[in-house]
Amino acid sequence: MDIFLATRRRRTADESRTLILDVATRRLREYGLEGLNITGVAEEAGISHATLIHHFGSSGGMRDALTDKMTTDLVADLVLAFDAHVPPAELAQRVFAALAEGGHAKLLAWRSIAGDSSPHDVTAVANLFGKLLDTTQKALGAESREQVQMIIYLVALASIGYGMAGSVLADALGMNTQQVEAFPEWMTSHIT
Amino acid sequence: MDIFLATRRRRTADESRTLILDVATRRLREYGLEGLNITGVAEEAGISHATLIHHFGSSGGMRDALTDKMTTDLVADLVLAFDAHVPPAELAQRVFAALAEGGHAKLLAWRSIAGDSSPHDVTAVANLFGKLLDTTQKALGAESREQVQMIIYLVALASIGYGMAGSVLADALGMNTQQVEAFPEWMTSHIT
DNA sequence: TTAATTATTGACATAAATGTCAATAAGACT
DNA sequence: AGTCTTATTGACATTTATGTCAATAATTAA
Repeated sequence: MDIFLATRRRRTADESRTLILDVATRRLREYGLEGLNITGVAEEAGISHATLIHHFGSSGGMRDALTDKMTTDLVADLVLAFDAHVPPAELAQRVFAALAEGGHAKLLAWRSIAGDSSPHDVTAVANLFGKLLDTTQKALGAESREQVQMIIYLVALASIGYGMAGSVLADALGMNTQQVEAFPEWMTSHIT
Repeated sequence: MDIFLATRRRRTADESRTLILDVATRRLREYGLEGLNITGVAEEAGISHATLIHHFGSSGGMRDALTDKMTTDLVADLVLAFDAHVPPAELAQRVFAALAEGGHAKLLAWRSIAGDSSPHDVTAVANLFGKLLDTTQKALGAESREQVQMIIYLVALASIGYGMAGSVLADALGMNTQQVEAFPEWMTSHIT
């Protein structure tokens, strides 16, 4: 008769938190908001749900931490895309790519559809866009500040819409893949 | 001692369904997806949750019916905005207004964030956009079909993004209310 | 080796949401 | 009036999600 003594894996608190948030991110992508219950996340992460509560306090705490992480990732991607030395047209394309990427669009959709419990900090994004405005304005030369704001506003809005409903809308308009892929360049070349 | 004999209100099935979906729509707007539980909807509608299940079969059935209704409303608004006799710039603004309106943007966000159980029919929207393409192309004269598709694609994407994150993004960019309000006209005058 | 910290967990408790069912009754029709 | 359809409901059952707690054990520090 075998006696099986189970051993526990003990991670640092940080390791556990990132493990959990990684699983939650994947589940959000795959199952939508319904995938963000602590029972399911814990099971998929291979831990007990009590452990999850220990690290995040509650189910809402986990979701808050996830939105924080996704926001941080979004800003990081924008920072990465941002380079003062590239021409504004390419800069616009990079911003487009960064915002349109599935996960970020999903974050914004979530924020828009969920009963927003806690208002979030947008100063990081605001600072970033401030720099973006300055650089673009300098690069475009004569354009007024308002003009630059409008341009970036348009690019950003289109990016978000693209990440959210781009493929569905392309279908409805009868556009093929090549056209959709050509869209970012077409847009930036038409509005700057 | 008073004896109170409760009387039931008996609606037609259609009346009950529309009553329930109206309440659900309001609750979606106010509380987000969490507001769409049959218990809460039934309570706010003044009926028992068993009645709600009777009419929609299940909780998911109610949500499916709601997305169907919202999609129908979206198409109806687009049809209303669509008038072959108005100049393309104003047409673009009408499409913008129809898509950017809160409820529709919320529908698209929901579709994007929820675990999409059932693929929905988009032929109605596709037909509508087909007519929109034809009319716009005719009005713009020399433009190629691809060009017209790109233009409408851009307007539609920006509209969706506007309905979803317009105010947040405007804040991040330091735009004031006047600028935001001027945006639709600015956009349509710059891309057509 | 010993002690201290704390991540981990199973068992339990609770709340909330969903679904089932048989009985009731409101309205339509004859 | 009587009959039929079916919308309506309360009570119950079930499932799921969330949260609590005391005990355990992995790791670190002394």
